[in-house]
Amino acid sequence: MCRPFRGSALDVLQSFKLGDRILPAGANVYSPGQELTELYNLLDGWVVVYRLLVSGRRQIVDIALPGSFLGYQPDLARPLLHGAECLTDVALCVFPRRSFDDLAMQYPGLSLQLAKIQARALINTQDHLANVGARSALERMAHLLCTILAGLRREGASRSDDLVEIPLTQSQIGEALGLSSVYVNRTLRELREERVLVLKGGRLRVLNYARLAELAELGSEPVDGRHTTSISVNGAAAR
Amino acid sequence: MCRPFRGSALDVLQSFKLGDRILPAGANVYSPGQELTELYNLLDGWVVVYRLLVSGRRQIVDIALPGSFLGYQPDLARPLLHGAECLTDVALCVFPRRSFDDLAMQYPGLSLQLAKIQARALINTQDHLANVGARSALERMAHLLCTILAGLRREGASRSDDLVEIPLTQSQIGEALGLSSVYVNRTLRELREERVLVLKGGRLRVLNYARLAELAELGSEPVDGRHTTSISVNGAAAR
DNA sequence: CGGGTGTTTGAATAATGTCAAACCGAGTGG
DNA sequence: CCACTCGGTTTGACATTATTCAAACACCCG
Repeated sequence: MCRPFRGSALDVLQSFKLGDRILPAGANVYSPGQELTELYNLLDGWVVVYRLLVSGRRQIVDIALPGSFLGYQPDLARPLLHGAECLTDVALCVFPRRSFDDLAMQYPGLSLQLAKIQARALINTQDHLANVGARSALERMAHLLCTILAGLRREGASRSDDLVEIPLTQSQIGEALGLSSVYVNRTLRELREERVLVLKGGRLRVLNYARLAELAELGSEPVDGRHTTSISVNGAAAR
Repeated sequence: MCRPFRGSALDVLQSFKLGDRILPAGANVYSPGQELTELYNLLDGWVVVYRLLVSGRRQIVDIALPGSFLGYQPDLARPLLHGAECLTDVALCVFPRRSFDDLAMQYPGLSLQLAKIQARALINTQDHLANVGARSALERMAHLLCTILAGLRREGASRSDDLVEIPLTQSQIGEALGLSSVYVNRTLRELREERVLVLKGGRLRVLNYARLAELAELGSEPVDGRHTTSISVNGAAAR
């Protein structure tokens, strides 16, 4: 089912939904250049949203956790500039893109929620941009990891473990932070030697969260909240 | 008047609008930490949207030209993470924030357009992020200037001048690109020596646009369009 | 046991930042 | 009209940060 959905008028979206989809780690949900005819709600697993440059370099612009809404392109006909790749096996809830705007016109609650989802995504991307544009490698790393931890905490309802699974390779971290994979490695080593954290074999253990948060300069935290990033139709039939 | 508005049901927004506002260069439309009670449509002038880090550094996340919609925060109560500063004297159309969501619920066309505006802003910010995260100083500069030129072309209906006013100081360019102002200067010198462009006293003259676009790796162009980024209520009462 | 992918490290190099001084042009008060 | 100041630009010398290349290593999987 569409777990991350919430709210009353779930039925509207239920009937609208095309079905679920399972993808293996490494697969692309969609790729740059495509004309996307679907929309997705990420039910389970991790997905990275990225841009491809003609130089061959890749910039990861978002790390999507369960509850994320993926693939909304404002201009139907225009091909996508970004792609979405599965970091893990992934479960998606699939909607048709074409009729979506019509549905949104019928249920103002839906389109308003969509606007808010996009607005939150914008805030998060601004955060990411500020991170990459204005901080040192060490700070970027700390900020990224803090953001991910916050996302997991939100999702997984208080898993207070100090040991978390992070299915990112070091070069993917580099692609997210605008650093080479080699330097990512050195940065992680420094964090390890400072007894801040240990990231090993896809598992993150935080030893000194206070220090980590300090490096991350939290305070310009990403958007968050009890608010999901997925869609429901709360006030659907409302005037 | 609210020049950048378009579409039929202008009246709805007209009655909704609080009024116009003129601000001098250097003023802040709003500042980080504020709880914003207004929304803005940029009628005339240039505005930069930025994040402030506790280190004191600043990251410019967007350069807004006339037609931009500013200040939409999805969560009413939450204080803003970003600010908006006028680069030039500026004219704004002001709307009340509080009742905006209600209006959007009444006119689905409005909220859907809002969603698309936010989605386009997201795409642009992803573009900016990819620029800062994955390109060299020279390429970043080229990309930024190309993006600005494209924006001006869109706005000013084919001003084919090769001489354009760019009211950005070199350190502001640095804040946008994640570079020091000194290095911005050297980068501009290089572009000048390569006969690509001359940026002097707030005036940009492009000598070799092809080369500039090549450096900018256009192809992952920012969103554009005949589509304004401002709001109208086209299909307002549409069911 | 072998191969592949990801990690770790060192050494050399390139890109960019910092500091400090000089310069330039526009406005301002004498 | 001049001298001054101020914000912005330009340049040089130098420090630092991050990249590249290359090799060794570790681990998982078949």
